[in-house]
Amino acid sequence: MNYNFNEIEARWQKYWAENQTFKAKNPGSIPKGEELPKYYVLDMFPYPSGAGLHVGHPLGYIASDIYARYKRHKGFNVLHPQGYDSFGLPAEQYAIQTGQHPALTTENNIKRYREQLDKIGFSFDWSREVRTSNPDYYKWTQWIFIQLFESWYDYEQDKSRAISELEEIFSAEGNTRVKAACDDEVEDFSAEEWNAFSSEEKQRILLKYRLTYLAETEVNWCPQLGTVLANDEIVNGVSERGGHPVIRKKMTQWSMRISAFAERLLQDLDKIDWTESLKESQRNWIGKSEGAQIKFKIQNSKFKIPVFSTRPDTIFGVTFMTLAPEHELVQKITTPEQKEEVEAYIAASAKKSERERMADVKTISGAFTGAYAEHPFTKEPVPIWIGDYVLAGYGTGAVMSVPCGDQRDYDFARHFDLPITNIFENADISEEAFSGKEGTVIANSDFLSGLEYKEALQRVILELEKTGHGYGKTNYRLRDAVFSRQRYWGEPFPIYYKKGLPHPIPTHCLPLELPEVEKYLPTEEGEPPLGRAEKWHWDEKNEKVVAVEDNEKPPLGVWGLELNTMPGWAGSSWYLFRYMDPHNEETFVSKEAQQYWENVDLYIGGSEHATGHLLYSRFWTKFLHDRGFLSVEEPFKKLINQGMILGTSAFVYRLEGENVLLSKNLVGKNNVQPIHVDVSLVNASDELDIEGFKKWRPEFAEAKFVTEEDGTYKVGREVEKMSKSKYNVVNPDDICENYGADTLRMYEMFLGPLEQAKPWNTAGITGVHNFLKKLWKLYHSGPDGEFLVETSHPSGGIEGGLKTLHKTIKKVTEDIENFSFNTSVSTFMICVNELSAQNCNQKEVLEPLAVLIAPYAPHIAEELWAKLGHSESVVTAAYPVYEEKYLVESTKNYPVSFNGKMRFTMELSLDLSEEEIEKTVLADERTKNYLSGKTPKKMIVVPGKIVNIVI
RNA sequence: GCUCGAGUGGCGGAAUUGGUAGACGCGCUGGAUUCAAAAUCCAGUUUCUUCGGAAGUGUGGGUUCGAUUCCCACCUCGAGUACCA
Repeated sequence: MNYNFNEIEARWQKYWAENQTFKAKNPGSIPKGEELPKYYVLDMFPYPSGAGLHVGHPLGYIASDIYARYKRHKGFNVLHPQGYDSFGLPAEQYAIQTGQHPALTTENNIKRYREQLDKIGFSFDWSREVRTSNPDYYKWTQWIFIQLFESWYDYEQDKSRAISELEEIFSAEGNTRVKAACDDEVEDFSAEEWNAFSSEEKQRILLKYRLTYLAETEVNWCPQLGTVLANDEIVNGVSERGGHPVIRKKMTQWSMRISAFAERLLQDLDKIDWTESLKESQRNWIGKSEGAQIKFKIQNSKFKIPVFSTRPDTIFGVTFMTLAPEHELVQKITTPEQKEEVEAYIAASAKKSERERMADVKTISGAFTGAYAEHPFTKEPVPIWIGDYVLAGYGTGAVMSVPCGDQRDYDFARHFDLPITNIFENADISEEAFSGKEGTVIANSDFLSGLEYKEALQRVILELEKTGHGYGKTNYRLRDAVFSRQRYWGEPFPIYYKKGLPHPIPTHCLPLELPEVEKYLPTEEGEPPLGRAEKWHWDEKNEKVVAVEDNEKPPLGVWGLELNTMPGWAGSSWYLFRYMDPHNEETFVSKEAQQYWENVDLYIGGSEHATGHLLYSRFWTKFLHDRGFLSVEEPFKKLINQGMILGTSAFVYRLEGENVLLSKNLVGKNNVQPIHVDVSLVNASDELDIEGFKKWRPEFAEAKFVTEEDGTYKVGREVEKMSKSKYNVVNPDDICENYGADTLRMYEMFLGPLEQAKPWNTAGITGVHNFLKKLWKLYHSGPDGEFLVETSHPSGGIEGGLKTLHKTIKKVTEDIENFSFNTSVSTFMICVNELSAQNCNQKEVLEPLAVLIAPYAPHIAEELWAKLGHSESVVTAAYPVYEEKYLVESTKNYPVSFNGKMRFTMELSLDLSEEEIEKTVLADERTKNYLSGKTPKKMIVVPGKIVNIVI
């Protein structure tokens, strides 16, 4: 009987589906006395793209599946769900091109994904599947949005609170004592003033405090996509998707006040088990810097310029100030004589795209405004310049320039011949600025002279606060996140506009379903696609969506709904909680279910989400925690980033301008153009199937193929990202068909460390496949290869097998705990080789082995488990525990060396003490020979390891 | 530039509280089986070698009886980030 993986795998997949083997139990449905500790293993859910899965996609899923299955064997109630992040741009773009509804294409893609995933034998609990584009799901995304709308951030208590509580505070004491995250330009008002405001005025003010608010923001506008992009959706100045250019544009947008959470997002990184590199990129992204905010008064003017500096101790080194060209005060302070120059400069830098400005770091440019500020301490005039090395978006958009201490200020001063004052003791600033901190002594600085950096820092902040010129401040790079997208295929905002003010629709009316539109493009007036929806007004009284004709004025009580939709990260920021209670219609997750499952114990996914999804998800979790909806403050306890599996592309080389293709080794110095070849047309020895190639690319049907001496045409190879357009995609279905899902799973793990990027190479798969065949043979040792496992064993015939088994249990268990799945596959191979060599087919050995191997190769394990006479699935079998007694070795080869030089090895008993080992070694003939009568100065003995003799 | 990570055979990679470097797999070589092939099994496979050995984990130093592992400097590659005041 051969190892017929196709038949076995299909049969067991059917069994698992029919028996709902992997269904996780929620607390209510767990019988008394059967409670198990919980464990939640989650994958980053996929966006179902039209291209289907390639072998790179399942890598993380296989790893998490191994861990989930392992935890089940270990006696945990495991939640291991899967779903789809099904809102997104590709489906929409496809819809624009073909007119097909994105819901339809998404549905088809999901079907295909599911088929592919099922073939690999994952232990997902599909009864909990979520789709972000499903109204039952996005109902709660909208609900959370409303909660954010109804909340504000209190720095005093350091948490989000209900907006109604803020209203109470305002009406009792005004806003002067409230420490809230809000727009900078909110003006102070008293309780009396507040109570006298009209309700519209009140709403207008409250909007500035809400955790999601409308603001006129300069956004990244992509004309081709017709939408706004977040900073992290832009790579190198072009859109991440499509690579279209991006320009700056002012728009009214919904924003998320994530900046209020900056400090907590930073501090709590210490509480979670993520890789240091990932934490580091979040720290960088949050970008905390401590310093002082200092106000500079402008001479002969009522204006003041606030600046932020991390080095307020260098304030006496200020010789000029620089504002970003976009700074709002520039227009107001520029003197008539300088107006022309300044405006020319502003126009020039506005023309430069963000990209050009970034690329052009070296060029120093700027203009003098003609205005002077007053130094807060010396009262000396400080000339005010503008320069595009100062960014409008960071800090206050203005800096106090200290050329002696900052290289950019130094370069700027040199370029425009501005004075440079040295305020550091013993620092040479003739060539470049001095940026040393620790131990630096300040000089030439009035009350700061003679103080060390740290002392000066404290002193100057004290002095600034005393004189009212400034205060100590912490600045963050983290910006509020723009939350509006001018797209169709996303969650509609549950918001309508009444007299220009946003109002949430009542939560009992949710979901606000995505309306139908004829086209998925923005309207002719430049409104988002939802502007095309016929029924897209809110009837306040009847609480329903109604249609209003284009040229008609809406009737009384009917208001226009928000036309934007939410970004991709809205649905993915909280999905982990929905899996806990996916069918609940009363709430997004019941308290009971959430408190049982808490949060994700193990999260596996790509590191590309470091500053997007993973940060937003932490933000929403903290918010929902503050408002009492969640018991946890962090979504993911432990996080592992799986590395990408790369493709190995193949190339043919076309002689420039001719229809001649040269084999790889004949290219030499010829001018050739490499052309991608579909990898399925190339065999393991890099030989091209020429006829197949001609059929595939008919334009080369007449081409001349110049082959190697042996008559073969060899292709060139290169490792690249796996992608359809590079024709290097390897499909997991084909691998499952030819080798089986178990082979695929083990081979993906065997390729290398989980977190490392590695190229796919189908050729190596035979090693793993042979291993599984050998494993099969261990259990099928009957005369004609039929199933045969000894239930009893001849005397003395099992000792070796048990040793091998327990060694394997120990190593594999350790490897799984450390996520070193690659080495555990090697351990299995050694185990099976040793058992084969010992002809060991006793049940005591093979039965635990089947359980041990089940997380990696679940189908074959189930088959063997059933043949061993078990009626229950192997999934519920207890994980074997190793016994020390089988691991003890009685003797070991000790390397014996003299003065560090290895000379020979000795077989020594492990029971011996250090002294006994010394004696035995010294008594050995070879030692005596080497010492030739001399007494060793010192002997180093490490029991079980080495003996070193120093002469 | 800064931050983090990594450099080991023809290839993927293994080994770190410092202790026989190259496990395991691929590939390759030889053999068995076969009319032949596939499949399977067995043996070998870091390099050099005068067959005694010697060298060897990116380079150069250091600590140590002993370093792939620890320390210093440099080189290369990868990831993230970028005029952050």
